[in-house]
Amino acid sequence: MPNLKQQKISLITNKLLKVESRCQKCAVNSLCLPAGLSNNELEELEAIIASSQITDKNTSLFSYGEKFNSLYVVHSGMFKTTTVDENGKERIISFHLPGEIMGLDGIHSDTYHSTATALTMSSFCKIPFNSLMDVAEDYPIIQKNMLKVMSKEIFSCKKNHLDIGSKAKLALFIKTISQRFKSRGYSADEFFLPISQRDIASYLGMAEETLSRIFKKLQKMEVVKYKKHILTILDTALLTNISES
Amino acid sequence: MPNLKQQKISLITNKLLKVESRCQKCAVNSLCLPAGLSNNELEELEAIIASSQITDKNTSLFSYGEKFNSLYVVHSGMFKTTTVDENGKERIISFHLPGEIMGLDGIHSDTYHSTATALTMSSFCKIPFNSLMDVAEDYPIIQKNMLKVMSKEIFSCKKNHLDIGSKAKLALFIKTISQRFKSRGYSADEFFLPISQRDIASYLGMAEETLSRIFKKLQKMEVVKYKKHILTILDTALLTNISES
DNA sequence: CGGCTGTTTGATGAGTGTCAACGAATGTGG
DNA sequence: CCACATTCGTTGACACTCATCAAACAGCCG
Repeated sequence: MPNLKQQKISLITNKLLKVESRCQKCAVNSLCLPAGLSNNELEELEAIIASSQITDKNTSLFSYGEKFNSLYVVHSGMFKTTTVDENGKERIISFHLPGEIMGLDGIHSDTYHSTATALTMSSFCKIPFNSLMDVAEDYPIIQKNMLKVMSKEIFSCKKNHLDIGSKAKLALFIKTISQRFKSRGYSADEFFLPISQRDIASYLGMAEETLSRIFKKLQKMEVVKYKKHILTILDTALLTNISES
Repeated sequence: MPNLKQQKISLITNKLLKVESRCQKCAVNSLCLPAGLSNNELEELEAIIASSQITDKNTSLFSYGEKFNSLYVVHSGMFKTTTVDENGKERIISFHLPGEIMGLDGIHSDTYHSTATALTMSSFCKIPFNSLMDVAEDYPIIQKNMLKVMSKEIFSCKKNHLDIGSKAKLALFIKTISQRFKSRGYSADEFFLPISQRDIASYLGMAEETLSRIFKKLQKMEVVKYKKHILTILDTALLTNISES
């Protein structure tokens, strides 16, 4: 079971070694499009996927308004997707962990509606959408996986309450991230979070200062510890409790 | 061009006449799954769709936790989808106008994650999901339409800002609904809104009382008029302005 | 007419955004 | 490796929005 050290080391080794691009050996294939595919089907899928590439922090895979042509999957590291509001301020739409697909919002209008940027040294796979559609014609399970991925996205997006307080919002955010790390084989209780507090605040729709204060409160309550972007969950039960209040 | 009266009358005639079930003659087919299909493909699709049925106000098509088996499309009238929060209070997830698909969030887990309830006398089409997948295998354009519909849903869901004030929230809500009516051939400036203020407040994540006050403010500013569930937009430019502030 | 549900109004306080300033951490160039 | 610049996080004071509670009112249906 990979732990915190391994999580960080994997970011570094990415840089040194050519990343294993085959879905068959990918650590997160069960969460990604290849879920449940036979070897045969997997090979067809691999044939169209651009072998996973490395990006440095702050580089973008695609930008708001560009013509849509490919989906991108996080292979390691973390990305954020953003838009810009009327006043020119960046708004964070979501954070993406390994196995999560970016660019889905471009399908309906042939244009990307967000910008995807690496939050840390990361690697990703590129899937040309038209090729994917071609393969999906022959392998219905791939279509179905696409629908499932998108259905999950819709569900988790709509689930976000609007009417909860800042403390509950942050607690829920931490809980959700924790679960996502867990289902990827990382520790649920301690992980490296390469996101600035400004970005977290923007994502949660609150002021940076408020987030800082709430974080402090949660630490004083000994629910979590947060230092140098390493988050440790000390009291899961209480965290859940707060997230529901 | 149908106007307010026609919008209301269509609700009544539904009750009297057997609703035209054929997608080819449906008023909203260009917004729905049949978009861009040839006659041939359309017939295949129609073959699996349960002819459109009438429901009275307050009846539910499916409920939270039930096994997922079909998608439902609004044919006329309006529906809401809801869940229940930890404290047993109903939370509105979304409102659905003709041509919009309900039940999409059930695909990924084979279970409905919301309850769909008619807000007024309405009619709907039922699409068994497995049959749809079978047809889609033979007609790639149907798959692609599914993806487009879901992509659009993801986009519009993520677009919702969290960090805007109540006045902007309501203005944005009105603007969005107006555009949806417009693209369905109804007037963008005057429409029948069979939603209680309680439900709107729940949807927007604010207290019922706050909504009432804000509505009053918008009326005093002569941006909109709202009486007996008939909403009239008086100043579109100002409305847009407020929605962005 | 009385009972229900949906909407309105007022008073109050808690929670948060905003502004301003500072401290800590990180990155940069010589 | 150090001095500097820049970004990032923290803290305090204050005003304002909004949720909450309580109560009255309006519309609707039996």
